[in-house]
Amino acid sequence: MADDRLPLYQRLRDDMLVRISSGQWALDQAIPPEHELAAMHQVSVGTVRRAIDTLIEDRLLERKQGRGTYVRRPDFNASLFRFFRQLDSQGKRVVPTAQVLVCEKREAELTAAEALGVEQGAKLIYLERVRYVDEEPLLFEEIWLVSPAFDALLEVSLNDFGNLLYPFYESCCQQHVARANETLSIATANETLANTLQMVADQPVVTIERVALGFAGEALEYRRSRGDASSFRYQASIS
Amino acid sequence: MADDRLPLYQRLRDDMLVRISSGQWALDQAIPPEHELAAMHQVSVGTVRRAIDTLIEDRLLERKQGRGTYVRRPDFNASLFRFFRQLDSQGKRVVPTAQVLVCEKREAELTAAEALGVEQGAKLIYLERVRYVDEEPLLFEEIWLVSPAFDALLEVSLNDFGNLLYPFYESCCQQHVARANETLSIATANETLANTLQMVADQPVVTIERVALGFAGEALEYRRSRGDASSFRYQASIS
DNA sequence: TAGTGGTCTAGACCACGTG
DNA sequence: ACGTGGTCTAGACCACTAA
Repeated sequence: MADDRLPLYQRLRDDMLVRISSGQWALDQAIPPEHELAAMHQVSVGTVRRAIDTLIEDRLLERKQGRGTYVRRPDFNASLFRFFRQLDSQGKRVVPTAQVLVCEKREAELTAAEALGVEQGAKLIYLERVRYVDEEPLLFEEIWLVSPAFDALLEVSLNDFGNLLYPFYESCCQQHVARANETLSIATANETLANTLQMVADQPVVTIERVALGFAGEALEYRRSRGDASSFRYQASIS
Repeated sequence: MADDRLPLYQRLRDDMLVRISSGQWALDQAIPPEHELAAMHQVSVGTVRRAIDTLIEDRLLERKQGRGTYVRRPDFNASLFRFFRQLDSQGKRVVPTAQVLVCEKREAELTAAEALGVEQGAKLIYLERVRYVDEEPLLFEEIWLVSPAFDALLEVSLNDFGNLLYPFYESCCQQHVARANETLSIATANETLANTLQMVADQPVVTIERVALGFAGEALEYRRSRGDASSFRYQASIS
């Protein structure tokens, strides 16, 4: 039973969050109508709407007038597109292709262990991946995933990973990424990285560190992506 | 008279926005209580709350339970702090000091003219400024301001500009900055810039281009700030 | 036409901050 | 004790979507 001290709409929100994260309310599907949820929980429609509002603010739900309220599928490419120019000649977005180079069990290095909340040296799933746009390497990625949730990836052939990892996590490991925190910093390319990204050594590179979280806020993935800073651009609005 | 087709709470929002931007509701002061606004506009308190909610989302107002709803003073240092580490030994934020080097009327260069929506070559107010933390130069800034709104700055001695420009704009020119859009990109330092920032030439620098807008959304300032990328860090949450 | 979310009302009672 | 915003109710009517 939830904490009585919390407002109704927050307890309602928590209940709905469980239904979303458990898959009881499927992605891209409508949730029950507001009046029905109100009856189910013995609250007024206004309170249901308020709970839904908070989940919409967190981008987990989406209202469509006259049709219903839908569970939103997170689109993490939006992040990449925010950070890097990836537009074709018509100015449209391009989905980068990807090649996984390494997939193995490996002892966690310090930054990954801290990000995922495990002991340094604990065994994690480790991936290396390069992402291409128009055959040109754009990003080099090192990815750590918690074990044993993602152990199923070890059985996958390197060529059978698709271009998008998060949908693959869902189908292969039943793990759903709901949100992520990213930190961005700048360094210069060493020999190896410059080689991989086909750029000149000592030129600036952008590093994006991402911790991806499940619906309950548990850390699932730590990812460090590096790319040529000259193709980098980021926009923000402040007030 | 406002458009009848718009929902009440949006017309109410527009009305409140005018009172804020005109200064009728002063910065850091409480606005009238909700029930009073409801009576004034002949609507229910719920509708007033909804209008206030939208202005809070835009960070123009702030609710303080038991005290009232206040007009928020935008804090643009938050932006700088998001972009650069500026923490002292206790981990507290440091307000950088600043020195204005140039303040004159000058023909707009292309990027500034486009950002401010004026003809290239139009006369604008131009400032150059360096910002320091602990005596170390952190940022070099080039600033264009629309004319004639900011002409009063031409009469100010270079040493009389404070460390924060936006409050100075308010007291000196009666111009209020409400929000801004920033774009961030990476380049390498040329001789001159490296000299100003006391860094090694060809090392990466971050460029932050900012267009600052008034309450009505009119462009007031175009600013290009450059800093050593090695002290740069940016965080974002996505979902 | 039936069902959904979108807007709006006119109250009630509670929690918080200040005098 | 009083005034503020915070939560919640039980309706009404409108706008949009679909069959």
